[in-house]
This record gives sequence, C-alpha cells and structure tokens, in this order.
Amino acid sequence: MAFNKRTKIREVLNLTPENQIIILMGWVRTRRSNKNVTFISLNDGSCIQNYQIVADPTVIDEDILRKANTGASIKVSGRLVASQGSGQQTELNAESVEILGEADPESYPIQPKKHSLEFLRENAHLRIRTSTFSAVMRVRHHLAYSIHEYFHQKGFFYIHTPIITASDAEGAGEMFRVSVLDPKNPPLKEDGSVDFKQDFFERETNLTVSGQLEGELAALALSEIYTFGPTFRAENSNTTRHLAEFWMIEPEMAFYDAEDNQDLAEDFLKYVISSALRHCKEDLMFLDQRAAEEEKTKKAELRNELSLLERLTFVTENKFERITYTEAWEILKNSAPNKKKKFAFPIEEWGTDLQSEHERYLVEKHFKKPVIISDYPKAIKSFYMKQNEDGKTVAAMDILFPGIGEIVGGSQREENLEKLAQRMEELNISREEMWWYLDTRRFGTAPHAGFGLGFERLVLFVTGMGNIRDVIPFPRTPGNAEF
RNA sequence: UCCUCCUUAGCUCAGUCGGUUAGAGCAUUUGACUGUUAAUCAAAGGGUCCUUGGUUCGAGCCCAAGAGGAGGAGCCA
Repeated sequence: MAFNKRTKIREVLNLTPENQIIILMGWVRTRRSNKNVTFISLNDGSCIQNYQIVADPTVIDEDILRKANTGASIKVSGRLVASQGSGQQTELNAESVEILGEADPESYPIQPKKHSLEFLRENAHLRIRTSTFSAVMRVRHHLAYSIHEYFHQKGFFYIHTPIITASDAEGAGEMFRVSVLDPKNPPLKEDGSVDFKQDFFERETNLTVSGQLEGELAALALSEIYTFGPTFRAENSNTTRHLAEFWMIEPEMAFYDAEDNQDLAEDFLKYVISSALRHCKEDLMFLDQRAAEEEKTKKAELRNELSLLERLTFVTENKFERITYTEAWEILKNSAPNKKKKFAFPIEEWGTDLQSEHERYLVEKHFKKPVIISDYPKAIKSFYMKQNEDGKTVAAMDILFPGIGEIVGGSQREENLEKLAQRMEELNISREEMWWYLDTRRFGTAPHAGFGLGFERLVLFVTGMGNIRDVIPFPRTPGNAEF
C-alpha cells in the first residue's frame, strides 16, 4: 500500500462514521490505558485537533501498544465509528497498529505538559510538534499564502530581488559579508586593506538588507510589483521584535503617491488579517486561549483590554488613525505623561525621532488603534524619500500596531533626479555606484511609492505570541544559529 | 551595545538566619483500575544546586569573575 493512501486528521474530522476502513499516520501525543482498552491521541500536524485511536489489547499486540508512547510515529488502520466518549464525535477502532518510529520516553524532551517557550526554543527541532508551534506555523503559512493572493488579485507581479548585493546604499545598518576569501589569509592591496577584486564577485558583497532599490527598478517597468524574501541585518539587536534573518514584503508601485501608499498598506493588512481569521479559525481560537492564559501572569496594568481574536477583528473593522509627525509631536508634547515627566525621553524640540514609549502611548493609550504617522522630518529618514514642499519633511509613513510597534515603514520615493542627487550628496552616498538607481530618474521617471512589512511582526500580531523568535521556525539572533 | 532580573531532578519551581541525609508537582518506570480526554490511585528510581575562584569551622544560600537565558532600551521591519 502506498503511504499516501492515508487520510489526514483534518479530513477524517469531516467524515461520517460508517464503519469504513481508514488509515491514519501521525505522532502520538498521549496514551491512556487500562486493562481493557488503550486510547491514543494522535496528531499529524494537519490541524490543531488530535484524533482518538481506540485499541483493544486482544486485537493489538501489547508490545506494540507499549511502544506507541508520546512522540512515537505510528500508522493505524481501523474502522471509523461514532465515539462512545464525550470528547469527540468519531474515533478510530484500531485493527492494526504499526510503529513507524519509536521515541524513547526517557529521553524525548517534549512531554504532554506545558513547556516554557524558552525550553522549547532550545528544542526548536522538536517544538513544531507542540500544539502552540504547529498552530503558529499553520497561521504563518496562511498569512504568506494570502499575501501572494492579495497582490496577485490586484495585478501585482512577484519580483525576486537579489539576496547577495553590492550596494549598502540604504544605510540600513550592519550587513553580513559574503565572501569566498580565506578569512585567515585574505589577499591584500598595497595599502593593507582586503583586495575584494580577488573575491568571487570581484567586489565587496553582502546579504541584502532590503529589496527596495531593485524593487523600484521593477516597478518603473511593470507598474506594480512586490517582493517577499529573506532579509539580513547584522545588528546586535536583542529584543522580542528583531531577528538577524527575517522575511519582508516590499510592494513598490509606479503612479502611487503617499496617500495611495497608505490606502494600499491599510487595505492589505486588513485583507491578510481577515483571511487568517477566516482560514485559521481553530488555530487562532487555540492561540487566543493560550494568550489569555499568558495574560493572567502579567500585571494588571500591562494586560490587554481585548483578547487576541477581539484585537484581530478590531483591526479589520476600524479605520487606521492617520496623523502627521507634526500632529503626533503636538499630541505627545501636550500629553499627560510628558507634562508629568513620565517619559524617559521628554518631548521638546520638533524634529527628533519618536521613541518606543511615544509610539506606544499614541497607539495603546491615545488612539487605541493602529496609527499611520506620515511626513517625518527629513533629517531622520532615508535619502530616497520624496521631499515635501515645506522643505522640512519627507513623504514617509510608519504604521504602528499595538504591542508590536512599527510593522510597516514606507514612503513615496523622490522621483526628481536633481533633488535625489542633491540629497545623496548631502548624505555622502556615492552617486557613481548608484548609477543604475539614478538612471530610473533620468529615463522616464515617474511618481512612485512603496513600503516594507516585516512578515514575522505580522505573524507576531496575528498569533498573539510575545517573542518574534517563536513565530519563525529557526530564529537567527546574535549568538544563535543552532538549527 | 547598555540597564534589570534569572540559572536547584527530564520539565516547572520551592528551599527559612549560612548548619547535619536538598524538596514538591508534572514526566519516567512498575503495579492497580470495565471507555479514557494532559485519566485516576499507589510505589519506586532520578541531583556537577551553571562554571571557576574566594570568604567561613561549615556555602544551594555570602563575595568576585565568567558562561547561558529572559525582559526593557537603542537600531529597525
């Protein structure tokens, strides 16, 4: 018999019991037994539910049942019947059980009990077998799928921008070097510096920190494109919302201005979150309960007012608040915590960047909903952002989510060659190396805009998990690349 | 990188003022039990108290350094 003749638990749950023969394969979650009967809770990862196998010790060999302990993988053939117990509609009366892979109960780390997330992080190779992580991974999949679905339906093209890049023009911080040179004995130039001319690409190369610049090139040909790929930042960030390797979605659209950009970002976020609510209902209900348990351990003032499911529904049903940096600055300057000197960074001069505590105040206390802040001072934003008429601000926007902070950062791009070149000169960015980028402004330049969405931050928000390391299968953080 | 906290059984944790043989729950093993829902009941096994050094008659507990982890900040998505 071919292995794929088996039925997935997700499908079995919808079958009417007619004593038909069904084959299930999966991993044992728990086993309970007495003299007359053994119950096995089986999970195959196809859904959050375990399926109950009933084994009669006069039918199934006792040695086999003994090996069907927590963590073992088994194949069960049996008859689908209405359940005699109250916990489930149907169950499988085993006629044969085969042990596919034993799991020594003395050494298998995942027990049928609540484990700490820290412990599971150290067992990342096995944690996907837990209810929580399998639920997170399924939600992650559906979010990725619905992202492609959203853009495809709108006529956007999926562009693959390079992972290896020679430009660090974004200035987005430290990069990981890509090199085939011998690190112990690299070829040197006369001045003693490394001679990258002898490296694989005959120049210094790094892992990408953003696909945006290449995305712009494609948008100025295909009109509307998006990227969805891995992104690397070699920053020594140790927080619950940073990874050294993460996935980013970067749409880039010709003939969009700043407002079109905001409209798209808001519509997009609402689409993928409601898609998760529709397609991952059971997983999200499980994660909702898990998050509610977690809430109980927090201090009262740090607790969420809304449950996970309520937060998700709230975001899809309410308009995001849209304010400018200047408006945000005024609200913050006149806010109670600022007047009472409760902020670690008091709001005084116009023009300084907003700190986490300020963003959190706006999102969680003042507006109590997602907030889009636009038109930041140009000094604190990147060179490629469109300079506004006032000469002080750029057409940037950040979308802030409760509990997550910045989930989207984007802008209308500067399409004017002179203004862009001048800004690059001011910031000491090489116009010679960026000739290809500037060419788009030389030939048929057009207004365009785009944004970057941190995929794991989205998964974090939708699953209600607290740490970004728990929403990617194998997290890469400073000092951690085990799996 | 900075600040704060943590590290005791496989897991989660307790451990009084520095005092003799280091505890609990869960897990595991064995047994009991006529259908269980993370079954229940009984018994048993299980320890480099993170590492190194110091103080002391005596250190899981005090001090120092190091390692690992968590939370917050910065950088950002």
